[in-house]
Amino acid sequence: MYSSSEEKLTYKAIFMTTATDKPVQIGELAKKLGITTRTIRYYEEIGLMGSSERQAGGARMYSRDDILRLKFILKLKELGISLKEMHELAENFDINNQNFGPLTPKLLEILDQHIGKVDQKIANLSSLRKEIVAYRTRIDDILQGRQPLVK
Amino acid sequence: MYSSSEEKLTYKAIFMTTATDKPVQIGELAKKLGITTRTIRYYEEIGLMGSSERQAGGARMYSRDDILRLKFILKLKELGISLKEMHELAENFDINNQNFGPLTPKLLEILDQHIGKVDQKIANLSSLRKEIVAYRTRIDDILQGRQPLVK
DNA sequence: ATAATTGTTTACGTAAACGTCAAGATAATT
DNA sequence: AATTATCTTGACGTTTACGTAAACAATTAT
Repeated sequence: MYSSSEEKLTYKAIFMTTATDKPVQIGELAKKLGITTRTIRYYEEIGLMGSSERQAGGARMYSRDDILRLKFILKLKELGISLKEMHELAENFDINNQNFGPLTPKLLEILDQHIGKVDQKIANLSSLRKEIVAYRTRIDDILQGRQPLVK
Repeated sequence: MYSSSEEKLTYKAIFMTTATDKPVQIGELAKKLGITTRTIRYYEEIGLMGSSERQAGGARMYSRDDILRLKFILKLKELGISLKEMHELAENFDINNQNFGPLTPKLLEILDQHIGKVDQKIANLSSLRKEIVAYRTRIDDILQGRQPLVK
């Protein structure tokens, strides 16, 4: 059966969590995701990750949902979306909200914008490449004496 | 007649100066090149532009050669070469030297490296684009109920 | 002569995304 | 109990290419 409109669209639906995501401390989580603890704390610092639960001693504990959320953030970052842009997402819609639904259209919009930006960058780089090659050729020609020095 | 090996390869040979480049002050030069005075002083500060002549009052005066050199720097910058990379150029070969020749092979090398980098960036962006589109499609599919929420 | 413009040096500020101590508290291990 | 590992919160450092302001000198215009 396909998803009915009753089902909730959560991070889980996107990330299909397979392994047993037991609550972990920051160091373990960082290692697991290939980032540093500083990065995780930084995301919390700028409000991208909501304040996580704390143990008795004050150590951060990350639940499965926290982990999914962090993975989500890393995925967007991997796609080239800046932390600032993610903030826009979080501003308009509560990224904390388990119900992923209302966030999604905005996300699609941002992704679309981003595809446009990427296309633009590619175009710029292509034309840049042409220019560099042309400049290179010109210098080389002069060096080889295939071109007059003065017009 | 084409260039003989006796002729010197100078910035002029690259930039084919046409207008009468009379010595100018920093403000005028900046306006002429569409940059700020801060930029010019900065280039001097980091040693990319050699210290220019000064007037009685201490004001910088830029000769035709200074201007050509600055144009050269701006050209390289336009091609995406960092000021740091330009420094490498200047380290190995005296960029002040009027004889542009010995600098050129290194320049060609840097340009070649740069073309490689640009190619790499283009490839990365292309694959990024694919990923974004795929991710976008996936989310959209879930939203539209065309995909099962759980595997 | 005064005002306005343009110049000078010095030096701190900016953006992005963390890196890297420092100093101390807990927790786990031996 | 002592060592070791991991955690905590500041808070300053890093990179790139300048922006911006302060305080003052010199030149040009009125």
